[in-house]
Amino acid sequence: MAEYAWRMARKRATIKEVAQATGLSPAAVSYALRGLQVSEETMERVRAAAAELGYEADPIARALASGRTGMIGLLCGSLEDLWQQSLAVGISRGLREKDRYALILDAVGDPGRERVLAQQLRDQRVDGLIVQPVDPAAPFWADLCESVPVVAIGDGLPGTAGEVVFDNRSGVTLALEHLKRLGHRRIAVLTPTGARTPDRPADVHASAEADRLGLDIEVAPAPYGLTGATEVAREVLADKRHTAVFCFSDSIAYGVYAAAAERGLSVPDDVSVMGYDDHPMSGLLTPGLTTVDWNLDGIVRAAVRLMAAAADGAARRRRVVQQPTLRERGSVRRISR
Amino acid sequence: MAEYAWRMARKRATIKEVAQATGLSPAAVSYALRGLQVSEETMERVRAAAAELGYEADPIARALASGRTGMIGLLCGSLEDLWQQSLAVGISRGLREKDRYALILDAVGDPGRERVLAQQLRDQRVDGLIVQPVDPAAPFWADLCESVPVVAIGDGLPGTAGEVVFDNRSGVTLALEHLKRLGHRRIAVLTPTGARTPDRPADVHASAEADRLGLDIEVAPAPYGLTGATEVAREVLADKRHTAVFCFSDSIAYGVYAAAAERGLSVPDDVSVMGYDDHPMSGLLTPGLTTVDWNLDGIVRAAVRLMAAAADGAARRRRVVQQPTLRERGSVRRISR
DNA sequence: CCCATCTTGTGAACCGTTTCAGTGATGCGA
DNA sequence: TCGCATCACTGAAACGGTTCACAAGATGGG
Repeated sequence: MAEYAWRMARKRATIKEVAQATGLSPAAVSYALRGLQVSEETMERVRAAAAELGYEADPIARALASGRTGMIGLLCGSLEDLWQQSLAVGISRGLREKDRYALILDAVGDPGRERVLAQQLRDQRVDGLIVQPVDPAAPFWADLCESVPVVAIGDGLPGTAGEVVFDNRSGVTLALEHLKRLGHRRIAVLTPTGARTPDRPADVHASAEADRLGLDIEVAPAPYGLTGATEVAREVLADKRHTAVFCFSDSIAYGVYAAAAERGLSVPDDVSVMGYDDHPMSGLLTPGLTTVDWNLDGIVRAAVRLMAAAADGAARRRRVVQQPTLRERGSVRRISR
Repeated sequence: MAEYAWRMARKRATIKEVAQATGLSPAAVSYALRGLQVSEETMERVRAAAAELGYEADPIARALASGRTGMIGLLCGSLEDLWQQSLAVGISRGLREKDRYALILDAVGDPGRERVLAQQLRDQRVDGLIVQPVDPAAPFWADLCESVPVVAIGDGLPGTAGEVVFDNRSGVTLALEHLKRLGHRRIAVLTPTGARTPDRPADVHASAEADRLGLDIEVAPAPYGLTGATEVAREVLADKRHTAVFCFSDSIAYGVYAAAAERGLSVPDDVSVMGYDDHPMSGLLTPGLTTVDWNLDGIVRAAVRLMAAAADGAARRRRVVQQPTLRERGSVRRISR
């Protein structure tokens, strides 16, 4: 009970042992292994001894002493969103190419959780934080941004190291104008649950644009997960008022497809559906999901570039604005009246 | 250049300051905050002082001193696989409910990367590791399993803390018998790239079962990502020999759908497709993907339970075997000859 | 009333690095 | 030959906790 097998693992070599083996001081070894301040010759000697003993620096001790880790924290608002999953994968890959690695955490759509995880990540001494915030308006971000470089993805949170912001105004306009052009007037808008809905930029834009365009929209929150989104979509579809459903995430749109199928409704003959993201799966569905393309690759590249620069010490803070494109497939139909 | 804003963050309160504030020794404070060895009264006093000063223990220092962190590492073979993404999300949620939190890392299908990350995670002093290995046969696992409790998901790696193994034999049989029953004889099998293919249990079973059933199969490796899988699928479909494609992952099957659409081929009229996983999206496609259901929820629950028990010190190692179910949708068609 | 036992709490060592302030050599120009 | 940098390296102090061995006072049993 007291001791388990995995606690008894043989002790790792420490820097002291390497020092002893080479007859140097621990400090010298520390420098040597990082290619600092020592002669070529001792550097070689130290390397050899380290290899011999199988020594590798302990990242925890190193983090404590130096305050650096080489890791980048990636905090996702909700990994249930397939698009955020793609983002995480892309960023993970991108950072890898920069010889850094990402620690991925999932706030599961909960602003409270988001705070805890963000602080935890900072306490882990990550060199930087890439965030797609659930609640960009939360006050704790300000403190956090002061203690670690932050690259924010989305809208509403000014990151200290850079931001990749979506021009949600254009995105929403693109979507709503498209729907209007095809004759839709009464539209249900499904927005991700999580942050306080009224404050979210995308929602604000949606209301404003609907007013401007003379559209009658009704906003309802929906979770990203397929089952959860389907549930919400069921209710939305039961109320036959709307001719179209505009989802602020492709993942949510998938839920609408599922609910429509359950009820025997055809997309787009009985109800039109629009997404927001352009996740790769959206092209595979039948009909293909008409959606707003945010150029995932571009976002990933920008975020990785900004973060790598900041973590390496570049002080410049940059703001990259992503412009959306309409990706027309088959899920929105022209209606007569 | 030398100092950045985020390095100048105000210093956090340390345990010494709390000690000073309460007139106790640091040791006493340490004990008090963990509810150990001290009187109720001082405990209260310490808590108050800690709250007052906004003190929170530094996880890095704590990890260095105690060797524990409370975190669970989750190492995914490839997050490009939508099913593994779902797994990660589920486990992340499940652990949260157990008041632990997961550090997710992605080996991006690279066995070498997998080794590095696994060791990095151990060096981070995670209390446990949940792994879905790219290469279960890699020798480094043995060492790793000795230094940290490991829960392995999949097949072929005996975890020290527990395993959730898929009965791949049954799964493969289920799939191939289904295809045979519907008249298919020449079948392409798409297996995930990554580990050395010939050794992988699923592939071995596939060959054996094909022999037993008198089927003519051809195995080709394919990446999980939609674009990559589509590329491979293009070639497979160009060769019209096969009447069906059996993919060892739903994600890969999606690539086959995409390639078929490109070529104007109908699923299942021109080619039948089978998956392996039952990802939620599979039911949304047209036609629905016929696949082998591994009961994601059950796997998540089992993995979380095993890991939580092991991390809390339960010494028992358990083995949970997952039985597959055939989930028949519309992507496999009966053929005459 | 004395010895044994708990209960609380203390001091110091320790975890494994990094980093700061020196310290002898050595090289070099004058 | 005398200063003066420069180079290569060292000792010791952080970093911020945990934990071990021990001590002083309270408690209790005989």
